[in-house]
Amino acid sequence: MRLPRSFYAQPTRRLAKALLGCRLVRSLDGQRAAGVIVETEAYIGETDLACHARAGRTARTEVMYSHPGLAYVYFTYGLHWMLNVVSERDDYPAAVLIRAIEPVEGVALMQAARGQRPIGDLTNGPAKVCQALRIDRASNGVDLTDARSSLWIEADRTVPTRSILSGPRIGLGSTPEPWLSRPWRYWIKDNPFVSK
DNA sequence: AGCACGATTAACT
DNA sequence: GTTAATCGTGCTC
Repeated sequence: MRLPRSFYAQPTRRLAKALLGCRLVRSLDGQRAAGVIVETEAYIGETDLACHARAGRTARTEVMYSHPGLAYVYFTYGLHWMLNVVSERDDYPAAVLIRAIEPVEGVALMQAARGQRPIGDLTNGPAKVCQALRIDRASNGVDLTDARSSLWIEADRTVPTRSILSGPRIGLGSTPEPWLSRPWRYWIKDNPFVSK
C-alpha cells in the first residue's frame, strides 16, 4: 500500500527516521524495482544553510514549497541525480534525501541500469539509487501518493528505535556551523547497504 | 553574460 | 588519498 500524504506531513527529522525500513518502489515497463530505505538525511527550511531552500523560493526549489509527498529530484556535480521526498506542509521548504536502499525486488533491472554491478554496490549512495531506479528530472515534482505515479513508498519493515543511528550529513563542504555538524543523517545500524 | 561550485561517484596512484 | 567528469543553478558584474 502506497503511504498517504499524512505520512509525509510530519516534522522532517521524524519523517527521515520513519522512512527507514519503508520500501521505495519504482515501476519500470510494468515491472517492479524496489528496495528498503536504509539511510536518509533531513534538510529543513530556509534557515538550514545546507538546504537548497537557503536561496529561498526559486524555480529549482519550488517543489520543496509544494505539497508533502512530492518527489524533489535535482541534478548535481554535472552528472548525478538525487531523490528527496518533500515533508512538513505547503509553503514550508523541507525534504528528506534518500541516501541508500537495500535492493529487494527487480535486482536484475537495477543491475541493467548500473552496469551489472554487484548488489552491494548497486544502491548504497544517493546518486546510485537514482541511477538504479532510472530517476531523473522527469520524476521531479511527481506525487508519490498519486495512484498513477510510477514511483512511491510502502510500509515494510519495522525498525526499532535502538537500531536507528544518526550523525552529521555527508558532503556539505563549506556549509557553516552549526549546520555542518547537525546530526540529521539517519541510518539502520549494521545494515550493509548504507553508503560508504 | 559570465562564473564558481555542488546533498557524488568511479577510477586512478 | 586524489582527482576528473560535467552542467544546472544562483550570484556577481
